[in-house]
Amino acid sequence: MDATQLTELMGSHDFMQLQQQLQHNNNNYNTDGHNGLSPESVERSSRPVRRATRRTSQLSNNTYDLEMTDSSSQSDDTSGGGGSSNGGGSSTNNNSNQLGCAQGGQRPSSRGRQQNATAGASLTPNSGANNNNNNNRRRKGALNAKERNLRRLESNERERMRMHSLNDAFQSLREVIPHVEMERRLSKIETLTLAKNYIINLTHIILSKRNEEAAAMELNAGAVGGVLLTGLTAEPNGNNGGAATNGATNGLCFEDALASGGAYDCALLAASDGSLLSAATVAATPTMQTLQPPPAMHMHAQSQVDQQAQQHLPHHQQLLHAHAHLGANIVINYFSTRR
DNA sequence: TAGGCCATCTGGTCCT
DNA sequence: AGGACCAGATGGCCTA
Repeated sequence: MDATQLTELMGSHDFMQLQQQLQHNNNNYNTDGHNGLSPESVERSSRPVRRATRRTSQLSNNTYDLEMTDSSSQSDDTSGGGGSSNGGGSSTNNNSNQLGCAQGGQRPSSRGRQQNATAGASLTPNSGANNNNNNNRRRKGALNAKERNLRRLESNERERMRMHSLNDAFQSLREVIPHVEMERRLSKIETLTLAKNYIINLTHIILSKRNEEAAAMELNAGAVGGVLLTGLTAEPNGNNGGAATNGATNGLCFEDALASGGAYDCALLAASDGSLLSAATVAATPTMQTLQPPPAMHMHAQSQVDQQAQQHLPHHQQLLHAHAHLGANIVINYFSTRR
């Protein structure tokens, strides 16, 4: 699908087609336990093919010599960094290794621990981090080379597994984000961007609905009740990224939050788009829990609901309508921010 | 050929 | 102490 087709699709509001595209994407992206791609998509997109082979070849090509006794030749010197024994990154001299390590030591800690004063001087290969690690080096030096190599291999394996699980999570995310099929699968950054837009739009729609309901309630002096979004409660806390209430976890999936009856911190979501939301927390009610169709449903329902008839539909179908628009919106948003 | 994206290795840092 | 997490470094593959 090219940009022209996308534009036409958005203009015609042919959400059935969009839904079909979504389903097609999901079929192609179903995980197979390795690269998460079906054979046909592998054939169509070169990137997944490479991933499928890389994931196993790295293991089989691992030439780590467990009997090696000279640790320096295998880059497991604790004073260095960036070295590699196989298909990964490999440095050809120790100076570059040490420099790379020193730069790594300078990066701000993401977990709040104070940087050691000497770390700032560690750009010099023989100072800073190297001196700080004297004790570690001695301690590790007490292990024999075989043991160290084994530890390194185990560590590599764990890291590989960790990254695989992360990639699996990305794949799961791709499968639930409505998007127009492209010739290749979504990259990680594209997936995150779409997910962010999707969440923001969902939040926006729900809050808009809620505002409409509130306005209607005011006009009717509370005569209307028992509708879909009356259970939503906005609780501005004046704190961007502040803690969600009702035991919710920041960063919780929106639908998960709704399904679990928890609360969702909208301020956290809107942090990158301050213009969007003022309300901070949306709490879900049991009413909401029963009205969470799978993503595919959003598009399907929309394709059968025209603007006129919608006014006579129950509120939950109106929400579906809104979700269908959302599918188009996030695509438009994505492409408008992407290029 | 440059640039994008990715998988992997690696050592430092933090947490349990 | 061991594992998880993180980010830098590197090379492979692909596309424009």
